[in-house]
Amino acid sequence: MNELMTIGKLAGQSGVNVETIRFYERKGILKRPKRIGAFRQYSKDYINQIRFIKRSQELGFTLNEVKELINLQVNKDSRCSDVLSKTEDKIREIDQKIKDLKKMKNSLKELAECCIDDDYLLSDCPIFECFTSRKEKI
Amino acid sequence: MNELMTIGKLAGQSGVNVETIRFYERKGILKRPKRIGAFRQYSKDYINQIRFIKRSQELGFTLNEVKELINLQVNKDSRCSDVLSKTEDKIREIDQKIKDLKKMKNSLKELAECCIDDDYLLSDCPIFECFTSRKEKI
DNA sequence: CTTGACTCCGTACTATGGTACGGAGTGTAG
DNA sequence: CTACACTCCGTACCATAGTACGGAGTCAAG
Repeated sequence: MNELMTIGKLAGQSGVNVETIRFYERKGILKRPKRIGAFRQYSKDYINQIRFIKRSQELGFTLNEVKELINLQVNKDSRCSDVLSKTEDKIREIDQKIKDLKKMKNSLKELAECCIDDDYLLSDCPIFECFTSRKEKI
Repeated sequence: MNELMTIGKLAGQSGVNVETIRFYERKGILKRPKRIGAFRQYSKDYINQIRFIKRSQELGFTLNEVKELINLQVNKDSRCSDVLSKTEDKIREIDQKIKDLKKMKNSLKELAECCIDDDYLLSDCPIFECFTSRKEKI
C-alpha cells in the first residue's frame, strides 16, 4: 500500500507551494522522487521531510544547514554528536545575535534621550548628532 | 574654501567602496553631488552622510528606513517626534526579534536533550524525531 | 474528442545590500 | 605625448529563500 501523490497533493498536504518543492529539489534538499512518466510521485515520507525542513528553519537553520542535517540523517555512520554540535553552534550563533540586538536596543534608547523636546523642530534638536556620535561601548 | 573630492577620495575617507557610494546614489540615499565635467565632486559633508548611513545600519535600520530618516532630516517641518517614533518602532521590532531568538534557543536546548547518548549512531537516537515534534509553547 | 486541471521545464523576478566587470573617457605626471 | 590612475556608465553577479510565468505536455471526465 505505497500511496503516492503528485507534487500538487504534496504541496497541499504540507502547506508549501508547488514551486517551493521544485526549488528544494533543485537545491538538493529534497531528494528526487520517482517519476511516473514525467510526473513526480511522492510517498508520504516527503510530508515529514518538508515538515523537518520547515521546523529546522524555525529553529534558525538556513537551507544550506538543513541540507547538512539531512546529509547526516542519510549517512548511516553519523553520530548524535554530529547533530548536537550543529545544534550547539546554532545556539551560540543565536546568543550572539541576541547580544547584538541588545546592544542596538541600548544605543537606540540612548539616542532617544538625546531629544530635548519631541515637539521641537528637528533642526533645533541634537538627535541627529546623537545618531552619528556613537558612544563606543562595543 | 570648499574642499571637494572625487568619489575615490570620499570612499577612502569614509571607509566604503566606490561602488557602494554609486549604489547609494542610485537608491536615492545619497543626494547627487555636483559634477565637474562628468566627475562627481563631493564636499566633506558627504563623509558625515555616509557615517550617518553606516551608523543607522548598525542600529538596525534598513537602507529604505535610512532613506526615510534622511528625508526627515531634509524636510524643515519635521519634528523630533517623527524620528523618535521611528526609533521606538525599531526598538519594538528589535524586542520582537529578541523574543523570537530566545524561543529558538529554548527549542534548540530541548532538542539537544532528546539525545540519549551523543556517541550513539544517529539512527538509534530519537533526536531527529524531536526536530519535527515541536512542543508548541509558542 | 475536447476541455479543464494539473504538471513539466527553464528562466526571470521579488527583496536586501552590496560587489564586480568591461569598455570608454579624462586628467595628470614624467 | 604617452602611460597610468582614476572615473564614467550600465549591467551582471553574490547570497538567501523563494514566487511567478509561459509554453508544452498529460490525464481524466463529460
